[in-house]
Amino acid sequence: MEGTGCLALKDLTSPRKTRTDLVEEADSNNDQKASWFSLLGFTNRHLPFQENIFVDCTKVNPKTPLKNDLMPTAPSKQKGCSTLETIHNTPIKHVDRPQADPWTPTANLKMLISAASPDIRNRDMKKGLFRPIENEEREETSSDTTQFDAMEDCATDEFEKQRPNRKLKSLGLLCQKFLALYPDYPLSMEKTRISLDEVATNLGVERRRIYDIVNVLESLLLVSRVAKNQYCWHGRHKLCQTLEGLQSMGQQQRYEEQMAQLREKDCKPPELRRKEGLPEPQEGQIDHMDTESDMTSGSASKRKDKSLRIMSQKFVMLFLVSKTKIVSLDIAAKILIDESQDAADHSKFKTKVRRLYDIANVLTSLELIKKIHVTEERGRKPAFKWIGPVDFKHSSEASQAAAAVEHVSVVLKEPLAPRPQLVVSGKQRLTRHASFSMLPASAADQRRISSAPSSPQRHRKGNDGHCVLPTFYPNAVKGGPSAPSESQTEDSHSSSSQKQPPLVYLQSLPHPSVLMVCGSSLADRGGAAQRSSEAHSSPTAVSRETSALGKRSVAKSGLSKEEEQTAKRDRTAFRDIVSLHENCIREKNEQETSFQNGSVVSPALILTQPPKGSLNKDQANQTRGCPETPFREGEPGRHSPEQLAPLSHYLYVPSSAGLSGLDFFLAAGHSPGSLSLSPSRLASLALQYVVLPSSALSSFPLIAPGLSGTNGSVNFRMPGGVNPTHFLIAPGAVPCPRTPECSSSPNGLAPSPGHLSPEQERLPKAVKPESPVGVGHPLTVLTLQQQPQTPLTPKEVRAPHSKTFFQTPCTLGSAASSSLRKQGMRAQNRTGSSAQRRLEISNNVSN
DNA sequence: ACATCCCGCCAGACA
DNA sequence: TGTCTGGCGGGATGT
Repeated sequence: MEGTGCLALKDLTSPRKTRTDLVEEADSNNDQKASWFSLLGFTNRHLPFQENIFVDCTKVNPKTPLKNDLMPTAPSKQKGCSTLETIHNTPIKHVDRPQADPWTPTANLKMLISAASPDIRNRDMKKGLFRPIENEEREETSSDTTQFDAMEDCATDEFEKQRPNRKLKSLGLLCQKFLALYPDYPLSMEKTRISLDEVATNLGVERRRIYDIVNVLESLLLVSRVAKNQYCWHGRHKLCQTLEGLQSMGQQQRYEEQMAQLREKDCKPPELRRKEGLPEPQEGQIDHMDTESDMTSGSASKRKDKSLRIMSQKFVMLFLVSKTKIVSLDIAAKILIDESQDAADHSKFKTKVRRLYDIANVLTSLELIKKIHVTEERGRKPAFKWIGPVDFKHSSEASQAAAAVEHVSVVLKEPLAPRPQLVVSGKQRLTRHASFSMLPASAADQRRISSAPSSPQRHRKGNDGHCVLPTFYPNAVKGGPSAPSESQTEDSHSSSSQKQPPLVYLQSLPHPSVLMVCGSSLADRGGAAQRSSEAHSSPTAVSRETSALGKRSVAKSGLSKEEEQTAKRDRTAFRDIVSLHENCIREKNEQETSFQNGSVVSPALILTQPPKGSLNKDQANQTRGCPETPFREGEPGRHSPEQLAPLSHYLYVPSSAGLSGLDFFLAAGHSPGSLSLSPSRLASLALQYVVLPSSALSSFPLIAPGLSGTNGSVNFRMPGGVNPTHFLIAPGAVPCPRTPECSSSPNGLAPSPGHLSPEQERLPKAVKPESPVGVGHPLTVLTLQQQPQTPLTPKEVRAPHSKTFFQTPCTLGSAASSSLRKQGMRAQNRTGSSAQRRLEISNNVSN
């Protein structure tokens, strides 16, 4: 495809367009295309429509900077950079990229779109090539190209009108694209590297923009810098822990007092305050305690202190300490900015506000805050409301409990390292620069360690019910979405869980993904949860504490020492249980009492298990003996792992809670690991879900001995169940029969729980579990219903107790992955070639 | 007019 | 010296 140039490079300097126009057209068009497809795991070379705009590379100097050379530049900015040489005086953002691919599709696209004549541009635009979604409506009604030809002139104007606005290029959207590239909750063992260059290229933006994003993400430990131009993606595993630490720090900083002061003073400008003799904000308190500013000295410190990261952390602190969880921009700016120096400098203030917008955009993309307006005497003013995790009390308690087991102490009050990262663990300073010297052993290693799945800190954060509540988010079903309201605490969460169905979000199931839902007794559940929490107080516990913890679990379950060891050795089979562990910890702390009272509604426990067929002996043993297993052999409704079908995934649901209250959200079929979309993100991308009421699953051809099913199918109307089970399966999650391919994943592992995310709480916005059938993807339903009966292993057959299985569709193998991605892509671009989609899905079904 | 924030210059940091 | 990094603010765009 590449190199088959179709466009003549004429009009490269078309006077009809201003530089800004050209650049923006190129950027926006490119951004759109790149983003939408990158969201779906596509690279630019996958874009089918690029063929008509690729150009013969030989016609263009590969080193030619796209914008600067091809477009007239603003003298004020280029400062005489009219030649290539001078242009190269400034950092060349792309030269360090692989020379083997100097002309990435994106680059080609960018330049060519910019350079293309208006005619061609218009033609392409008419074809909807550059309007992924925002112009969907137009696309749907603009298939007649002849009309466009006749209306070319008009179209030109129309194009001008349709030209993507700056919102499409906003940092927030870019951040969303960025976030869509990585799973919110990556697998424990997963080490996702982020190449800034690649990301920038894929997203079609300057690397500078990526810096803005990663800086903020870094401040929340969602990423960490591992090397030059390289970051490591951690996901949200640490988010709550980080937030908790920030909250603690913010309290120390007395930010709340300062905000109150400012509000009290009606946010009078610093100059006014001085004139009126009003006290200055306690900058000193802020600054001297600020993050790592103390740790360093000199200009470097000063510079870093102004960094986006620190500002981001401070900004977040303001929310976390605020009772209203609302922070207006001006107050934030006043507090966060070193007003003692800049107060009188309006331009400085303005600059800082710009930065706050940058930060806010990223935080908004993270769905931690949302933009609002507050009305005051002086009128409406912009503000942001915290919609992220709020209550860390329980998480703290849970963390303490977990820490006692894991011997992991969280350093919340430790001054931040020179790099503005919050120190969440004594061993885990995600620092840079200065930290390199602090950790001479190997900063990179340290970072790797910190990002490693077994990193001690991860579990802890998992205890934050709000944050890492991968499996259960009852409130999400009916409650408010993204907004765990301030009042929404763990307590409320727990209580509500009794009334609302647990929610399970399975983002992208890997090849051998199969889910099994097993019934269990309430009592079991509590015990299981307890054991599970004991055994897996953290993801890392699996690796570090298996010995100690596993012993208890194993002992309780009567497993041999060998099994314990094998479990220890092959803990990876359960790496996906991270979230479960974390949740169990919380549950352990929260529900032990209630469990005894029999009032606990136990959320589903999610285990992942490699297909037995794909396991070696050790693995199989490990699986069987894995202490994580919340099963108690021989108990009614309880199923030991060995009793389970050789599935890569299975869900364990206490029969008391029942399947009646379980929601599955299967995300679109994007490439596992490469992409994982949260439900909310799927929703934002207009991806479709399928909501299957319990009744719809009545014919599900799975053995459901433990449930009152019919004909061996699952009847999700469990005894005592109140709410129907909802299965939401995104378009891509096209089930497939359990073929050998499906059952033999490379590692025999599946990511699901690792991907389970608390974003479920935001789901209600996207899907309506209450409704029998949501935005449907009929095929998914169809396939689901056609899901072949899960083969029973001999152990299953001989299982003394009835069990309830729900085998979810497994994603297709690699061969089908692209197809799934395409499906997902089309799911987003509904106007796309739906015929092909149907065909593909049809094939899947038929297969 | 004000709110937003894109864009890229340019300088410090670093290899 | 070249590149990475990111502070910074002009100025364009949106409301």
